[in-house]
Amino acid sequence: MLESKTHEVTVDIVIFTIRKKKLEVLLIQRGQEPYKDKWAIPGGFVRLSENLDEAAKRVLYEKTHVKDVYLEQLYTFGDPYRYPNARVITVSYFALIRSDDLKLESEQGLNIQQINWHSIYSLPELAFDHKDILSVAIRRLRERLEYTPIAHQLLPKKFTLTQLQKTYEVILNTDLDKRNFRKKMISLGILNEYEEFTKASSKRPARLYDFNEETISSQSGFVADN
Amino acid sequence: MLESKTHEVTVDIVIFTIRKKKLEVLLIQRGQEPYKDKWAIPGGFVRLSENLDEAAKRVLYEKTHVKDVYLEQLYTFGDPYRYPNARVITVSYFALIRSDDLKLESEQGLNIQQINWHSIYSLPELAFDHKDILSVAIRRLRERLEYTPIAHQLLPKKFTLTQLQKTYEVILNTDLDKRNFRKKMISLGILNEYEEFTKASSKRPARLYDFNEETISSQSGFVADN
DNA sequence: TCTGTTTGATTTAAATTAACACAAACCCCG
DNA sequence: CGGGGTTTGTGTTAATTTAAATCAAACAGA
Repeated sequence: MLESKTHEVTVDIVIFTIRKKKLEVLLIQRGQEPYKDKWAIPGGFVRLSENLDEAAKRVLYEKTHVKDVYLEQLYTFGDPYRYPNARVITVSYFALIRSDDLKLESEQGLNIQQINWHSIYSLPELAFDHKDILSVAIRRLRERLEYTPIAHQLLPKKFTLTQLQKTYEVILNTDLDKRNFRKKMISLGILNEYEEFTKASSKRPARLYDFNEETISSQSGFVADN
Repeated sequence: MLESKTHEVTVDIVIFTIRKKKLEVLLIQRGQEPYKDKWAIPGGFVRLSENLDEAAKRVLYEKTHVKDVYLEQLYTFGDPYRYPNARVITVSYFALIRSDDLKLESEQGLNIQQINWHSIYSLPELAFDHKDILSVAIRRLRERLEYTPIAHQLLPKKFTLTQLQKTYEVILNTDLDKRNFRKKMISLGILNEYEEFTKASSKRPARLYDFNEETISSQSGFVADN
């Protein structure tokens, strides 16, 4: 039934960003079988010497050359048939990065054709069980957003409340009331307010904020700082 | 560094019950090294032919001979040093069973000395990283209890509101207001009310309830029915 | 200085949560 | 058979949280 005699273990990483006011995910088009030409979540084998978080961090770095990334383990998929002709168990993660931190050099190796952002609302056909992984990831991301200051991983160090709100709206795919949103955020006491304002636009300047340190460090998951 | 050349994959199952008005967990005392005589969460290797949920279900059945059990995947632990002299990655699960469904025949094999319930508040020293696994399990159980009708897994088919409340109190380790609790449960619309009452005690009889079917089947996790 | 666009603030109603006490039902026992 | 002991069952009010809705102020550019 299965050719392999042992389990192989991989990590697959659902990498989210916000781009063009949409929630997008990084996908790689496969250059070889199985699922040649199909798109897949970035992943790689776990080495015997590293733990799972380290493996995720390494794979993420190999694919994106990005550091300081929020990573959180999601769920482990191990159907015997999820990967043809081998028993590959994958531990899935999700990551959040600022899209401008990443220039897609489209590493044209043997195994990879293209690497690109895709809106989660218009996805190509995915390889393996990656659709399931992605759906778990989206659910978890939304859950985290509601209860943790995870959004700061997607924003510049200092940001306006409007930027923050847009981030929430894009991820949750809803509109939020501006006044209530601001009231809520400020009452949470997790933001620092600055005397700096945005400028260089023909609109009223907006005050800048950031998340305070304690808040950030108390969030679950970990930051892959290499 | 590590002797093995491949990953081995196990499932470890945190099995909860309520017994003597306490939240308890099933532990097995190890009969051999490593961690001989220490207590461990029941676990076993994942076979190549089965998926992770099936493995968890099988291991659970082998250890407890109990069917119809709620099982949910928790988290995957894969530190290279978590298991001496081998690379063992474990996918943890938690399970809920009614303690009277289980008679502990204390299977006295080579590997196992004793199998017993332990209050989560007075645990012996645990093998491997099982303390971490258990702490994840407790957190998840409490989280589930707040948002899902998971408690029915620990109760007889029909139960009184007082029994239900005690279940919540034991798991959450808090006292709850009787009137508010009842009001809340009833307003959730997930209970069926019967014209049956408890009897045979020198107190006022209590009305019996159960969870309605749709509610139960919509809960996350799965029921290992064999 | 006028226009266009975005920021920033507050009040009110609705819904949810928290706090709190006593009568009713039953069995047992004298 | 009446009284004591114990557990069930119930409703109101205050406090908090959430939801909804509007308009003046700040700036750049024309």
